[in-house]
Amino acid sequence: MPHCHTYLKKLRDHGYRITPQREMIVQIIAHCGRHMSAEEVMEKVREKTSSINIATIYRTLDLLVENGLASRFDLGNGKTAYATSEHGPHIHLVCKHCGSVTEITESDISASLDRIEDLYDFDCRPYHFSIHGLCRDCRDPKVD
Amino acid sequence: MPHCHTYLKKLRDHGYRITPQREMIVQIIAHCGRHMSAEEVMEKVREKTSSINIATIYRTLDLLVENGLASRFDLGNGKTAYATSEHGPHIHLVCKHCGSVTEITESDISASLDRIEDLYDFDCRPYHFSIHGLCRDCRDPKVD
DNA sequence: TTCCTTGTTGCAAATGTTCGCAACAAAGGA
DNA sequence: TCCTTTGTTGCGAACATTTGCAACAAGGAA
Repeated sequence: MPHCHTYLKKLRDHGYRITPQREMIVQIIAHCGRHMSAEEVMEKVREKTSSINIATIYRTLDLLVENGLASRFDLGNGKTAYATSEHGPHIHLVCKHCGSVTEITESDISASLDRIEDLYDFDCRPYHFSIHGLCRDCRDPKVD
Repeated sequence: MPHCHTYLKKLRDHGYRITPQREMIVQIIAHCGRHMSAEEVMEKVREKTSSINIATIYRTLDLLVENGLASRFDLGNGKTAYATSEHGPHIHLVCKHCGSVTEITESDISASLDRIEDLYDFDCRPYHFSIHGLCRDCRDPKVD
């Protein structure tokens, strides 16, 4: 279960520089333990220090994603969420009607993902993505 | 295999009005046979008629998605694509490194999706969504 | 410690998408 | 056919995110 320092060390090992902004952002999402939007990270930053530019937050989150230290997924309505790998691989079921998010675990889908990896030689890891559909509450009464 | 008129009829049956803008947009994505971005739909519209406002295109595409006649999926880099149900249920493997898109068929993953439907009472149909990862060409040489 | 190289930041503009609102027009009724 | 209702459009502003660029600063070299 990796911690801030591990993430920062991995970035450094990959040749990236460690800046106060990156330290702060990594600390925030590593300690949060759930998915966060860039805006939420921004709010947390503001609680601690003079604010970091929002573009830097997006760039740092993207950097973590590119290097497999975090994952990005689409929550619908143009919102994006991020979580560290510490949060564990999982899939989000996003209801396209009410916007609710249910997390499911890898084991529920791992067989299919293994199959995809074999058949298409496509690396899905870490398994963080969204499936959009209708949740229990929204699927029944109002579809028609 | 539904056609423009079927889509339009379904909209009308759901109580929506059929406008020239909707007819044109439905015709374009139904005939295209692949996924398209809102901007691509806009370009096709411009070839045929005086242009429709981009907001109307987004609203119409969303309307089709809400009513199960089309699906929306995230191609990464802030781009969204749409396709009619005619295009068939499938999953997109989007490479987060090079942006390439590979389509896989429902059968590769249907067992897991059935399982999700049972366990979580969540309706994933029609199965249109994206899995982000690394494609064959990008997974090997350059990750480190 | 100081300097230099070059990756990183902040800013402002650009891009893709959504939303509020007033004008408009589809579809049903008279 | 004309009228009325109310869903739809176009517009411009708002929002979420990305990008270009000049100024800045991390980290290695001297």
